[in-house]
Amino acid sequence: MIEALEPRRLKKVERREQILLELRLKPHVRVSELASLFGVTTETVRRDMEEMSEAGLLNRAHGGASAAAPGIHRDMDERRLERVAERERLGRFAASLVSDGETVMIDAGTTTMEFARSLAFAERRVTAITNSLQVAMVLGQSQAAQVRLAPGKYMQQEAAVIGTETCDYLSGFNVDACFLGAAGLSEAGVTEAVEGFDAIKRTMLRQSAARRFLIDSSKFGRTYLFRIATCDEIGTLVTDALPEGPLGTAIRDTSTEILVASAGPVCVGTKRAPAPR
Amino acid sequence: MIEALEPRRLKKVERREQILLELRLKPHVRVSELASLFGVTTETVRRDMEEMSEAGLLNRAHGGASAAAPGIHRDMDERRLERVAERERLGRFAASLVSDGETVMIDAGTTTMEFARSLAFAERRVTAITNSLQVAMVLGQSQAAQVRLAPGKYMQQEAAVIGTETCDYLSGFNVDACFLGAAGLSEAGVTEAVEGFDAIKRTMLRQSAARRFLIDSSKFGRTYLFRIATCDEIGTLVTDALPEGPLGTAIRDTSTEILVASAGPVCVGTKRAPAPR
DNA sequence: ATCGAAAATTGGGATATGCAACATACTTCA
DNA sequence: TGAAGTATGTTGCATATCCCAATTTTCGAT
Repeated sequence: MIEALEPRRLKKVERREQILLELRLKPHVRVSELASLFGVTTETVRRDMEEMSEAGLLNRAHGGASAAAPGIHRDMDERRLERVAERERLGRFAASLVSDGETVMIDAGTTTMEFARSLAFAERRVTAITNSLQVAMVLGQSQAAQVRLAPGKYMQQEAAVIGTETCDYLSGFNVDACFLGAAGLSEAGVTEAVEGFDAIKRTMLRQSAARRFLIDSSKFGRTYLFRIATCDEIGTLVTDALPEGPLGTAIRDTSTEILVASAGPVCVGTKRAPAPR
Repeated sequence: MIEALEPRRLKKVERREQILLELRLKPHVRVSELASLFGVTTETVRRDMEEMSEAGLLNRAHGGASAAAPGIHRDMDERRLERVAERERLGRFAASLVSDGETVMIDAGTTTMEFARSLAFAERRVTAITNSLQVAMVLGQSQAAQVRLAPGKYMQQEAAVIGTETCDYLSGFNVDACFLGAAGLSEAGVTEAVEGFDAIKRTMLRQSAARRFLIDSSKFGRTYLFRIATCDEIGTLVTDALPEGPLGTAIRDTSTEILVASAGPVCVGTKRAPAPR
């Protein structure tokens, strides 16, 4: 009679299976909810979640857990938490460089992601080509935007596709501008750390009339293995602070246009009061 | 000096937009997290969430909120809530049809999504080609899987790419099997409601040695505009119940293999105790 | 059947969150 | 300019959750 009512005591692995199942139904479950569902203590559920969270199967939250965002990865999420304000400003500012009707190529990365969000938010009528699944999804939410995704080998690390197929595909389009991120910017030029992305970025550069690099000042002075462009190949540098030192002189030596998205120029993100009327 | 540090005080509507944007990137946000991000009190964020929750824009949770649809879309999310158990069983069963080393094509859809999850969970060593961003992301989490994504026009409705580019790309591969979902299955064959997806599915069929349709019994007897395959072109039908009535006779008349993923055959998801040793 | 390890429960103190009432700042409009 | 209305901040307290450690139960193996 007891066990007739109680569904049965689930084992550890079964319980975890169930937790994952629940998370597919709703994006968020509560510890207490699951505890009563399984007929175990909240402590037990908590420990389950603890381990599953470490295994990356879900994201813990106070009072519960949420599904591990498909395509969102720990490192990417952590990076997102850094320098948010800068990237936010940078992205908005870069988005203001795009007019209705333009065609653009957008790279994968946290900064270009911000850019895509701003574009979507502004409901800018653009045609975008990207190799980043996240950029596609975010920008695709805007009714005004047309998004084309490049083919290729899926890289979970950045939630993007890479490879020769990707480059070949991109080579088939000629766009008004490309918006690229990068891991480093120094006298040596724009450099990238991840193999495979360098080729993509170079291809995008080649196919674009205007070349825009979105690089925040924390990347200044850093040089990585793969060179994307030399200093004089940078069309427009969108950043959050003027480059100084050797990089500054090197870059001012070229015809590179430097746009600083400080608190000033782009008023969307600043609290500058409108002239006291 | 004050405003030099503070990015700026966002207005109410802007803040809420931001919350929604955040929720697109991760399925769950914390009240405290947003409060510090926006530079407002937790109470303010709480109040925002309160109203947004009532408006159905998000789901509240203790300590935060989760997306009403995490990167997914309302209609898709609603569908996700129906017949989950069936789809789960179906997906698992279908995954058991795949062996290490095989190459497969996977369609976009809620059922094939389950299938992809099971494949990823099983760490099956496969090479998959898909037009669904979600399938790519989910399957890409498995270290064992190689995922290739097809190019094309991004369709937000299903988070997938479609178009002639997509079909052309798919035509370049020959795989061991394809796993397709569908909106309807009747005497008229397998049919689909969304324009554009029919071409994709037919292309995948053409390029595959084995043809597998994942269709749960709720689709039986339904006919939609676009035909994917006639009854005798279905290689394998993976479903959760034997087709009856006219559909049943029509399909048994062919060489179609029918696999029913009832509670029996696939024990992973059931709590059937292993034979009392 | 017994033993040992793993899993689960229990209890309690610390912390986080929620809620409601009130105070303050900002905006709008006359 | 001033008053009304809205948005936000603050405070205090109830509640929920977390974390830790000790204890008990369960399960598998010999």
